Formats: sequence, structure tokens, C-alpha cells
Amino acid sequence: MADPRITEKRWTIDLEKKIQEEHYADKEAYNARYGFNADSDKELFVIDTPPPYPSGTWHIGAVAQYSMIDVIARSQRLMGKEVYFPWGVDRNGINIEFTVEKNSGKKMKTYDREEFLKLCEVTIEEFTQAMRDTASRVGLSCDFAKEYLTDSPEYRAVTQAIFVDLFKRGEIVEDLRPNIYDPVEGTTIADAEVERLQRMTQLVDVKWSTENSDELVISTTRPELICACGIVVVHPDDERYQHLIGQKIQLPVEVVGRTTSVEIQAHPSVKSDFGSGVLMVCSFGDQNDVAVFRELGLTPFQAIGLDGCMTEVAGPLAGMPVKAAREAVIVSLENDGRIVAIEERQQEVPVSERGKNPVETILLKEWYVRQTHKQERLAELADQINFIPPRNKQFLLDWMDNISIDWPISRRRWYHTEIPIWYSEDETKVVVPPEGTYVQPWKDSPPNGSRVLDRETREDLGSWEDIGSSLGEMVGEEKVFDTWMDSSNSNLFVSGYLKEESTFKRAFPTGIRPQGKEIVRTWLYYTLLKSALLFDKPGFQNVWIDGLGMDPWGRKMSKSLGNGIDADSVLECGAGGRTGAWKVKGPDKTVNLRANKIGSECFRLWKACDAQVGDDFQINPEEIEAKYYGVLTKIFNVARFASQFEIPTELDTPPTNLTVSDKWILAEFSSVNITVGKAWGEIDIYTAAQSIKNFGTGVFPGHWLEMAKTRLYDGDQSAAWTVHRIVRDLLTMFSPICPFLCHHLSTTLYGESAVDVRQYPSLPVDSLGDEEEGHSLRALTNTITDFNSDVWAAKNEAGLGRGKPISGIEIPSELIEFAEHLSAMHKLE
RNA sequence: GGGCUCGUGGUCUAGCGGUUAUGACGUCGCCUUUACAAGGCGAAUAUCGGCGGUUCAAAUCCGCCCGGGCCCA
Repeated sequence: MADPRITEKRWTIDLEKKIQEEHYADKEAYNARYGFNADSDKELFVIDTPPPYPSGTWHIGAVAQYSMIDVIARSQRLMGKEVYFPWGVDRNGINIEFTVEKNSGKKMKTYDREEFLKLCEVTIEEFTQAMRDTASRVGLSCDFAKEYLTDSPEYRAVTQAIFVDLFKRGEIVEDLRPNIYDPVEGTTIADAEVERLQRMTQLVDVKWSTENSDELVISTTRPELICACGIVVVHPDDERYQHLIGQKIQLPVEVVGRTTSVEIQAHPSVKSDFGSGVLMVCSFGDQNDVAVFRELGLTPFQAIGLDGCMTEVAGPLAGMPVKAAREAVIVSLENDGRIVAIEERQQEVPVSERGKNPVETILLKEWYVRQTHKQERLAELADQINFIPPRNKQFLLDWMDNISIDWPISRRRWYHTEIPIWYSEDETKVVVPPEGTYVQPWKDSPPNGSRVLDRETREDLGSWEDIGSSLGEMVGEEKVFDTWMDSSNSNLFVSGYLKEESTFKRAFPTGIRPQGKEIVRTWLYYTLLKSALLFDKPGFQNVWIDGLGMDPWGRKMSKSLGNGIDADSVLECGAGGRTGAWKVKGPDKTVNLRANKIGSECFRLWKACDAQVGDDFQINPEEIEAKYYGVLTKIFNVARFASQFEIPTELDTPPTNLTVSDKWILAEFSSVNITVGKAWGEIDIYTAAQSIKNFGTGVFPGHWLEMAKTRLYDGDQSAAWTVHRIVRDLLTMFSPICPFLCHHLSTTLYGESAVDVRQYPSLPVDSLGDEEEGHSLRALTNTITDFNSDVWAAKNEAGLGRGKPISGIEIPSELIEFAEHLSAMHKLE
């Protein structure tokens, strides 16, 4: 017996930080540990980590989720796989453009494009650095040396190459179609980016006259769109209006360059009980208007221009912004005596998710990825993917059921990947760049190696070098891609696509896609679509869909509710002896939360143990500390206690003379070992965490260690081997969850770090006796723990301390083999 | 308004047709404190969101409702 090798008295946040800093400081050692070796003979396991978007703060729920992805990475390494845990940052998009605009008070389109891009790049880099710091503070074992940024030329080149490929195959098309357009930001947006807000709107009842001078009233919230009316419809069963069907009706406003009347027809989409039951169909008031125009083959009118102002067709309203035009047309209708009533009412207005601007549906020439033809196949491919938890697959299936139009991918913004295409002077031919070259067509000419294609048929007409001079003045595309067009390539990018084809062959379908359930319809769906279009394969082997981090009452965290909890404040809680305090607005009052020490290990342990994957989880720092810091203390103390006993030189082979109580706890541990191994294999973090926690803080220290104490102090070889073998392997099994605690303890005790183990430990069961013996020993566990509890209770009753002898206790006959150790433990007389 | 999802002691969680409904944290007693600001023994706290139904039997299956969440219109 010696002094404990573990010299620290207890596990502290400062100790955690010190170990962590050492861990990340030596880049070479770090890479040797966690870097990805694509040439490895081991099974490759590529994790398609969600590249976070740097916006200044990293949501604590996302950080918690990320720490679980790290648990997956570490556990798969432990199971012997060659893991690639990439560190990527998503940096394209409208958010950073808004930030720059806000910081300077200047709208994007008033800048020189190049100058604006530079500003975005500089700004986003600052945010990115803060994110890298949090990533290492929470203990991520990413391959940071291979960091990828989605706005890098390398990444963007892949996005562009995929576009060119799909364009050539006819899976990407351009078309003049009704599009959702944000006039304030001046860009098209996708269905997925529209949200609805409640606003007060005026519902105006306008009097129209038919050719037979019948008068009817039509209710509308969009009177400024009367000029774009293509048809007036009533319900086919509406008896009030049968006589009107087929008649012409006069537009009640002045228009330019179009007919001044439209036909009245029957259409089933009309709600007869809404307003007067007569509906005007305009291009385009809503999705129903789009559907009716398409169905009846009507030619749409472009009433609103790209600047968000009325076009010529609107006659006197031309040039006015939509809102002003609405007010003006109401005044003029009023003057003409055509307003019957105006009612203020709540209405849901479609707005853009990011800018909260009311959006319009207008005709635009845009780029689309075809998707409606692929849904059935996508569903088949999705069946080949293992979903964790299985029920969350439903989010994907629901979204796929709702796909009715193609995916518009072009945007009229700047800090995004450019659409890599140039148009010939006569607009019949296009030029696309060669694979692997990042191009900016708004300022560059096509590079050497570009191909000339027919714009319609996509037939390859020859090289740019050969026939470029015959194309006249080239016009580069100014539009850019929707950011999902970039992020939906992440699995291909990290799996080596277009970069290391031999790796890609081995690594695709990508090992796992871990993500939150809120972006199933976007990130997951678009990624699966890409993999289906390009390879007719599922994108992943596994998809892990977690819930979201909520406030302590189960509500969404948001700035406006004032219930957010900053990730860094939790990770740093307890460092330098500083406690953490949080003011969080609850449903009825503001609550002050306090904690003394949390840190990354406790935070990770909490998420692993407390929140089953897939469900939303509530985040309360007080609870995290109360429930899980003690577990760290306990494991630390067990190891510290063990560290005072001599470590057998040969830990892999057990001594021949193991005693029965040692065989018993080894049998128990062996069962835990198997359960945990199976759980890690199935990416079941919860089961692994619970099993380790229960054994490591329960029967092992509470019962066996007490039984073995006397022997340990006496230098018994069997007990020493058992305690060290179990502590060593337990630390290894636990290391995916709490890597720094385990690293420190295992390195100090055994000279080898638990985080470096690349083969899951298994106990030499054969030498412990056969399986049956293990089974019968485990059957005694409850008898043993009950007996111990009974003795403790008896001592309690008799007013005796635990160290005091007691008489009159009978050891149950089943435990007769354990009699010596039990007697010594309890000082039975 | 629709779809999906979750709802188990104060808190978190297991169970997913038959259990005295699991375990943990917290609370309250008592004892201990020679690895342990996770030491031990014990207690209280749950009509398993509500209401109906199926069944010999329901926390578990079905329907409706309520509440949280995600998504859509």
C-alpha cells in the first residue's frame, strides 16, 4: 500500500480545464489521437456533422447535441472503427449579409459586390473563432486540422460541380414559374423559408359589374392585385350565381395593356361561405391562385416587379410599392363608389423567415432542382437507412408527402455560392466550368476547360477554348444558390466526393447523419434528394435525430422570451471558484438559477444520462449540477481509492486463484461490459451511460469494494487485480462520455489513456470460470446486497457504527462461500 | 385550421396489454464520517395530462379533449 497516485483531492473545474488545455495544446499529439486516416484497414465511419452557422452565439441545446455527436465519435473509435469526425462551419447565407448591413446601416445592394463579400468574410471569421473555442471547451474530438468552411473555394467548387452534373442530366432546370419572392431583400426564397405571422389587414368588399350590368361584391385583402385578375370564380354548386357562369365581368379599376374584363367560371376551390362567395383569381394572391392559373391554362400578368413595386399593368398604380398601391386603390375605389364595406381583421400573412417581410408570389425565371418525380424512389431509399430513434423518421416522411413543387435554388443575394454558368449573346447556349474550379461568373470569364452546351437540350457542343469566340458577348449569371444547396452536399464532401474517390467508395453511404429534428425537412431531406439524384443511393447508413434544448419549463429558448442560457456560462461554471448565476424568465416570474460547478464533463454526462435521444430536453443548470456532479466525484474517488493499491504488472490475464467475491464482481462487471458494448454498437448513448453510472457508483464501490477492503489493505493479489482491472476498463468504457476525467485517471494510474483505446475491452471470461458460473454468481447479487443492507440496518438499530463489531448475524446459506469476506467486512462475531 | 410528436411522484426518467409502477435527484427523520461536500438505514410524495371506449385485464391499444414542441396551410 502506498499513497494514492491520484494526488488531487477531488475533481474540479479547474483541473478539468487544465487537462483539457493540455489535450488540445499539442497539435501533433491531438492529430495522432483523433485525426482521420483514410488509408486505414479498419472500417471507415464518417460522421456528417452539422456545420454550425456562426452568428455570435451558439445555442446551448446545439452544443449539448454536439457533445453527444462527440460521444458517438469517441465510442465508435473505441469500438475499433476509423472515425472521421469533421469540423465544418457553414458560413454562406443571408444571415451574415444582414449582420453586415446592420453593422454599417447600409443595404447590401448599395455596396460594390466585391467589397461587400470581403466585409462578410471578415465578420464571419470573428464569429467562427468563438465557435471553435466553444467546440474545444465542450471536449469535441473533431479533426480540426481538416476544418472545412462552406464558403471556401474548395467547398464551393464541389457545390458548383454537382450543379453542373445535375444540369447536364436534366435534373436541374430553369423556368419561368410563380415564385415566392421577398421584395425587401430582393430575392426568391423556398417554400421552406416562408413563415406566417398574424397581422391586422383590411378585408375590402368591392362592387364589380358584369356585362349584363349585374352587380356583385367580391371580398379581397389584395385590391391592388385586381389589375392582375385572370378570372372570377364561384362554386359550381352555389345556386345564387349559376346565371353568372360564362358571363364577362368588368374590372373595377383602370389597367394598361390587357383586357378590361374577365370571364366568370365555376371552380370547386371557392368557399361559398366566405364573403359573398365570389372569388377573384389574380397572379398571384396565394397558392390557390397559382393552382387555378395552372389548371385553367391562363396567362398570368406580372403585376409586381422585382423592386416590389406595381408594374405598368396596374395603370395609375404603376411604380408604387405594394402597400402604397393598396391604399391608393382603396381611395380610388371609394371615390368611384365601389367600396361596400371595409372590415379590419386578423389575417395570416406569409413572410420571409429571415427578414419577416411580407412575400409575394410573382413570375420569375429561376433555377430548380426537380424533385416531384423522385419521391417514390426517395421513400424506398429511406427504408434502407437506420433511423435513431426509429419514430423520428416520421418527420421526414411527412415532409415528403407534402412536396408538390420543384425546389427553387437560385437567390438574388451575394454571400453564397455563385451559380456557375454563362449565357451566350443570343441566349441559346451556356458555358459551364470544369469540375474542381470555383468560379464567380458575375465578375469572371469562363476558365479554360469550360464546356459549351445547348441551353435547352444540354448537348455538349465543344470546348470553350475552341468555340467560345463564336458565342458573342458572354453574360455571367449573377444569381447565387440557396444555402441548402451547399449544406446538402456536406455528406458527400466529408466522404471524399470529387476529392478522394477511393475513400468515397469505401465511405459512402456516409456512416451517420446526426442532427436536430427541426431541420429534417431542409438539411436531411435535401441531402437525401442529392444522393438519390446523383447515385440513386441513400445518403447515409444511420440518421440520428435528436430533440431540441428547451428552457427549464419546456419552452423554446428565445431572445424575445428572455429565457436563454448561454453555453459558455455553463461550461465555465465553477472555473476559478466562480459560481454561475442565470436570470431566466419563467412563465409567471423571473427565476434566479445558481450552480457552483458544472463544466464540460458534467454537462456531457447530464445529456448522456438524462435526455433520451429524440425528445426535447429541458436545460436547467441547477439540475445538471445536482444530479451529475456527484457522479464525477464518485468515479474520481473510486479511482483515487484504487490508486493506493499496487497495480499488478499483468492486468490482461487474471491470477489463477481469484476468490469467489472477486469472481462475482467480475461476472457483474462482465455483464455491464457486454451491455455497454452492445449499446455503443447501436449508438444507444443512454443505455451505455446508465449502465456505467449504475455499476460505477452502485454495487461496485458500495458493496464489493467494502467486502474487499480488508483484503486490499492486506495486499491480497486477487482483490488488487480485480479492482484495477475493473477501474481500468470502466474508465475506458466511460471515456466517450467523460473523456478528460477518464484520460486523467487512466493515464495517472495505468500509464495509458482511456481515450486512446481502439479496441473495446472484454473480460477474459474463460479464465474466470465458464459462462454458467458467471450466471450463477450474478444470481447472488441481490442476496449479497440485501444481506449487506440488512447488516447495516441491524447495526443502525443497535446504535453501532459501521466499523463496530456485531454479533448474532447469520450469513444466508447461499452466501456460505462468501462468509469469510462478509464476516471481515461487517466484523461479524 | 391541419399533420406529426411528447405529456409517468416537486424534478428528470424506465416500462409500451397482467409489476405491490423502475430508478435517480430533491425533501424529511435517524445513524455514520479512517476513498467519498454521492457514506449508510429508513420515510413521505404518482388516481401514469383529462374524459370515454376495446379487453377477463390498460400507464401500455383506440377515440376525443387539454398542455408543450416541431412542421405545414
